[in-house]
Amino acid sequence: MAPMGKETTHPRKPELDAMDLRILAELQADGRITNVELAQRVGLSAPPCLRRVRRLEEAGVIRGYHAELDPAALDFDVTFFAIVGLESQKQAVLDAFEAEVTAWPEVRECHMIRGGGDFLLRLVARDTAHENELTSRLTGAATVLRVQTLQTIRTAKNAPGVPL
Amino acid sequence: MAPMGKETTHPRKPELDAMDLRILAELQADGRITNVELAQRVGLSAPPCLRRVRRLEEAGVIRGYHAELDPAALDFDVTFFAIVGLESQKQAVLDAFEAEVTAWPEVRECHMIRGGGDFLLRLVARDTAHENELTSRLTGAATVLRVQTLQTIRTAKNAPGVPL
DNA sequence: GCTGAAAAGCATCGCCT
DNA sequence: AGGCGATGCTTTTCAGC
Repeated sequence: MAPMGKETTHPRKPELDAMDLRILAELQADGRITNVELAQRVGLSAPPCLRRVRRLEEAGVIRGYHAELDPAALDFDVTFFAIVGLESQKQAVLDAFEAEVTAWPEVRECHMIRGGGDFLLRLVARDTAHENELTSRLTGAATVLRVQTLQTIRTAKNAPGVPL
Repeated sequence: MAPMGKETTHPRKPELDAMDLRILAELQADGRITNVELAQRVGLSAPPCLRRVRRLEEAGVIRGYHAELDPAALDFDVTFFAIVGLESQKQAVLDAFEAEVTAWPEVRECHMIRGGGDFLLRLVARDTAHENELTSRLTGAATVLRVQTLQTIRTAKNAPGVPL
């Protein structure tokens, strides 16, 4: 291999000091806080605080900012998870399944599970009929062996990201 | 029943027109966009756009804003889900379990599952040892009958919220 | 890498349509 | 309800430490 410079396009573990962690904790809790308020909370003046935020964004530590919406207010009354078992662990089969379900707008998360050939999905549906339709589409998909659905009836905690 | 006024503290389904949905879609995709840019994108001038955003926030349609962080950059290399079965479906038992696990910082989500006595948790851990410790803590918790862990080895899609 | 000041841009209010 | 104009802050850059 050719010698590699220190800089890669996405350094896996950029050095994060205590100030960075405080900034990240604040932005994870409130992503729309102004930079001056953020600076005050972490004990910095605005310019260096902004520079750190930009650096964290460019390093990929901050992947983006999102409004958290109430699904029920948008007429998505059903949230459910599905554990999907495929009939093969071949890469091509796994990739094809991923490509199919990630294209469905109702599939919000798609995680491959250790152990081979299983996926965990999070889906949203407008009502029970919609949920049934989605489950049927999963069950009927090409390489799917079995589908176990877990419908959430109450979410006691829904914290984003990681503990800081 | 006494006649009820139109205004409740949290109207379940506030009327959302097409402009509101466009605003919500933009803010879900980029929660840190400025109001003027948001207004441009949805085809409004800044003041009415901001008024709508404030109304959506106050109605609870927008629950908050969060930075999305890279868990690996923060030294959380393991994300896993746990399906936890309890030995009873009594409300007191369910509530006690919820109260316990939601207090753990590594538990990021806690969903009660339809069918009785089961929970689905999302947890993050710094490494496999940490994951094992968390699993043991779950297994050993007072009313827990069984724990099935689903470790994610790859996340193909992780979209926030709902499709708009 | 931080501070402080200055310029440009933004949020937000009052009023009008 | 949406738009316009004015005001005060915020963001962002640039010296200087």
